[in-house]
Amino acid sequence: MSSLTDVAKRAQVSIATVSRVINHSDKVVEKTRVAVQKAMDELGYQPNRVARRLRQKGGRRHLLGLILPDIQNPFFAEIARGVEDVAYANQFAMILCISDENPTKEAFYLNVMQAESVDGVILPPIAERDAAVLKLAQSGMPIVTVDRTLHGASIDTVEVDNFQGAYEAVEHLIKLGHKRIGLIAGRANLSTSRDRRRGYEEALAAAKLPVRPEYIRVGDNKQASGRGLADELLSLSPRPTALFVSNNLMAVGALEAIHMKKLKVPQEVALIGFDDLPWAEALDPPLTVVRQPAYEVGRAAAEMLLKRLGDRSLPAAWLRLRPRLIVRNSC
Amino acid sequence: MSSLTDVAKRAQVSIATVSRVINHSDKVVEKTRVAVQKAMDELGYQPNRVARRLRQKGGRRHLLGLILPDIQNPFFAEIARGVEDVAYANQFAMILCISDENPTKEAFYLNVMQAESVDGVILPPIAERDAAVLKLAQSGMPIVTVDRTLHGASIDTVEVDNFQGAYEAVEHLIKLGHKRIGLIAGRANLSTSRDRRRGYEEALAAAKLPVRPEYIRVGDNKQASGRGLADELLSLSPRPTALFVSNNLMAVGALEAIHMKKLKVPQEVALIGFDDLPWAEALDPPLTVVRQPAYEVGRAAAEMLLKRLGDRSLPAAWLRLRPRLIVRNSC
DNA sequence: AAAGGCAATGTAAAGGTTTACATTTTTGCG
DNA sequence: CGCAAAAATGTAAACCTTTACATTGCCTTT
Repeated sequence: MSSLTDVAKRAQVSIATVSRVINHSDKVVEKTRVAVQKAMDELGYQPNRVARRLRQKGGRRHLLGLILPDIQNPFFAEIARGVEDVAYANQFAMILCISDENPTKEAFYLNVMQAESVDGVILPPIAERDAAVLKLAQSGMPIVTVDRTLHGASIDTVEVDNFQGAYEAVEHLIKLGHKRIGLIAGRANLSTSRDRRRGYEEALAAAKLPVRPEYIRVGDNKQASGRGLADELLSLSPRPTALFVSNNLMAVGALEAIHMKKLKVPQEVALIGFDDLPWAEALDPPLTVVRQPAYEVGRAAAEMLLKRLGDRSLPAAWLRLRPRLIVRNSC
Repeated sequence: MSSLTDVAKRAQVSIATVSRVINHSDKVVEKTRVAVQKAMDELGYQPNRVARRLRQKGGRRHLLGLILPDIQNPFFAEIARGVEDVAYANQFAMILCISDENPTKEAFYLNVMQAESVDGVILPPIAERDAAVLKLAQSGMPIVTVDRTLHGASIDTVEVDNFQGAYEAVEHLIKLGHKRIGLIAGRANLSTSRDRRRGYEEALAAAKLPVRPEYIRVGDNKQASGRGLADELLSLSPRPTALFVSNNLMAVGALEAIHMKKLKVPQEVALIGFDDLPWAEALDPPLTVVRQPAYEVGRAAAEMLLKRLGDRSLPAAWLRLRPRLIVRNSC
């Protein structure tokens, strides 16, 4: 790897001039610019991003961090895709870490972000009160929370109207005549879980239907827990005639449980999941879902972060995107 | 952010001593070690990974790069998971980039890897002859190719026995009595596509069945192309009675096409896909697949990389894992 | 008690940039 | 042509580590 010094020698200029050429500073006359460019090309020079980042003040280090709870969840993968597209378009590289919904791991990676001097971090916080994230934010690191919101600080946020999505889904079930609607809710300390649950409850209330605690189970957003909890709910009598499942993986799990019990969907039990899946059409039956615009969430978050890097003094932005009910054949 | 200097001042020692404490060098007496540790705790000191990486020679920078063609493909997501687990266990951070099967993007990210001074890179090369990857390898960067193999250099590799997997799948179809078996193959310049195709052809040949070019279509590994090509194949007459699809997303696409044509699976057309899916059970019908041990691939690759960082002079390692046919209801 | 040896600690350079400030070159104008 | 101002370029410090080498201080040995 050749360095600034090598280029400078070859072009017979000082390293400052080379640096200026690289950074498209205007203060360099055409002739030298060309000479330096030539030297760089001949040497195949690539600026060392590490050295650059060490020196450079925040905002222009061209590196952002993304911490996701689970890369195998298509919802988060889609967010990653959105972030990446914006990052790439702006010549940013992205450090992606997987927190596994594990506070220790999240804390470790937040430290890495700081120690790596990333320009900013995008993440869905692992809990509504997430001290580690708050601490990092306090230290001045630009942070954008996505999907889930954070309590206790005003931070740039992109979220989806979870209440609305859940409300519409349950309302749809009610319109179809369902009166006993089960809920498989997500992890309790997440804003999304709370909002979706509220949507469920209020939709029932609006239709003057009772909210029965025995029809509500709380899962951990994993497929296995969806399977187990759906199995429990469907073993009750009277059995719920419909299930609203608060996340995509648990919805797939619920579907598996339904198949194992050999129940007919939607005749014997209807099902609506939260989050779309690229293969929702190919499921048995094609799954009705509340589709979150995950790609847009990622895009918007990345754009929000870039905007903040441009001007730290901006007030905290808050974007709430609308989900959409996609009716297929599971209800 | 406090620095070495701050800690040194507070502990009344030199920065060298602090550095030695951090790096667990033995040359520091217990009393000072404790004092330094105290100062670090009080200041909440975190070593600056950037500065450290700038100074440190290769192999101990605790950063590795992973470049994946498509993070939304569950197969690659699972690989990422395997890599991440090993990385985390060894206190490595991981830069994940998405090449989108796009050579320009891949080249860009390979440059980033070099410019970021990562210790090594794990990736499935975008093509069998991938000049950009070869160049980086030549420059001395430790590289482990996964899934797909690379032509023209001896590089650490973890792959799956694609030939074997495809052979078994097609053999299985033949045993079930199928004589007209269609193939939806993957992108032509990938080793995986070639090997799987060869498995298909040889399994047919072994059963003395003809390899008919009109039953073979080449896709781009995306869902849409699987759908389109399956549609084409199923419009032929005589129509193939079984399809072997060379990747997971295309298999889902094929399933969609089959549903659209209202064909019964497996009675009217049987289907086997390559790569398992976490929700394969919930598909209509549950999909028979050749399961690749993707998580293991990731793990093994990361371990291989770490081993190489420990000793650069090791001969190139080559690991070939076995896939497994998982029979469900689609054939 | 002096000298030698060894362990602990300190000093300073190096790694590749960016950038404030200093210096040189060019330009414009009388 | 000469001078001032502006533009271009250069010098050196700073960013935060690690580490080779130098120094200090203590213990052992004779």
